[in-house]
Amino acid sequence: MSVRRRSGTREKVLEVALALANARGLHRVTTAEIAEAARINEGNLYYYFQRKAQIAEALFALFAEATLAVAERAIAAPGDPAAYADYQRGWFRLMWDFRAFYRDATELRAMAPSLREAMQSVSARGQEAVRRVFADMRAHGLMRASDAEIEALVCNIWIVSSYWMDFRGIEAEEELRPEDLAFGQRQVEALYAPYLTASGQAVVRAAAATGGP
Amino acid sequence: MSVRRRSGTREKVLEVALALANARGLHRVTTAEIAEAARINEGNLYYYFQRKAQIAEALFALFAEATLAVAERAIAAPGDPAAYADYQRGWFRLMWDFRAFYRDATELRAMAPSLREAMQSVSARGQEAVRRVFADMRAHGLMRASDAEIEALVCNIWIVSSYWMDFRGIEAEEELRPEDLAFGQRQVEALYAPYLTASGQAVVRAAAATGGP
DNA sequence: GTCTATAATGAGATAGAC
DNA sequence: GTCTATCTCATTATAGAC
Repeated sequence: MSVRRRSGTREKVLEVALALANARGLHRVTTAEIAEAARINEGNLYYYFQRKAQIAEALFALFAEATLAVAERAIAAPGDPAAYADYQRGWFRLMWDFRAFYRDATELRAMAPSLREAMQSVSARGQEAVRRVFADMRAHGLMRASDAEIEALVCNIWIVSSYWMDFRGIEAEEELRPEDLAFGQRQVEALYAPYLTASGQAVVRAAAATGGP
Repeated sequence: MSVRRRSGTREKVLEVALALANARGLHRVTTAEIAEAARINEGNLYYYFQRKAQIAEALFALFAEATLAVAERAIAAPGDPAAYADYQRGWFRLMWDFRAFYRDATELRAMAPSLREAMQSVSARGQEAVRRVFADMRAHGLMRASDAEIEALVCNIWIVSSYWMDFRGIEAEEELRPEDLAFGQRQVEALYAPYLTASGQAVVRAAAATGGP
């Protein structure tokens, strides 16, 4: 029985690797550091991951699963502003939990070229999901925008969401600072705010109310 | 005479280093590659730059000068939409010429920590200049926006301007593709378009007319 | 100023004992 | 599965001849 109940070393490695990657970027973290943080020997690390790139790939698998779950979760109560604010909160939570994949995407691709296609796919599905949410808001009279405007908006939301942390220059082992997440949230809201109808304004108010992470 | 008219080797090094940095990022370019591209020996490279970081610093000095020239150039004809489109074109030209400093700012800081402060200073002055241009547009009836809206707008413009190339995943030795610059331009225009007055729309039309780089 | 070595480092990765 | 010991390799940097 319980063939899968093994040591858990592999999981521990991924856990500390993600923490280190989020703090400093996986490309700036050595295998020696990961092993030390996981409290195992470096040689043992290579028993589980024959290449450093395989760590990146395993972490990405977790990220992809989490992203699609957030992106494609149905809006709980279509037409209710609070539901869209909730949806947005899911994205910000994800962004923080896997900030390495937002901030260091280019370096991760360089480290594990196999991620290139996978990243594109996840990004495309994520953007498509956001596009549908805006169309949904429009259908419910919360937003007024042309298809072309929504298109450009989704792109800009993706860019600002992906890079606001880098822009803020978040560094090293700093802890989660609620003000920082709030900054990103405000910048993203500023992107779609001009397209909200009078009743749509409630989305931003609901987001502000549910505020922190 | 002409004490300054020396071999030009130093200038040649900076020239090829910038080209390589723009193509692949300075942190992914070795001193051996730079020397080879400059057609000098690696030892000779170290005669001019004792540390690789000094190359980054010298390039940044060029970038800073160019940035401030673009940012703080006066609007030729205040109130004329074409003049603002022209101003915007200056920024996109700069972005392309020094795209390494937009795309790889984090890695450049890691390579030459002394750049940290300098980058912040240039960024702050650049944003302040853009803020003033929007205030100017508003004063001339081309834009309608509150101070808070302009504040968030400037931030988002800075983020999208800085990272749209990374978002597009421009890679390796690819040549300048006009479509790519046009993409960035459209995304930036989409940011401020909602705040333009009827007469302000002409800014976007003028930018489209002057199109390419 | 420019070159030919060559040192010094640091990181990823492997072999094989336990 | 885990460890110790070691290898390989790329890259930055230096010494010193020309």
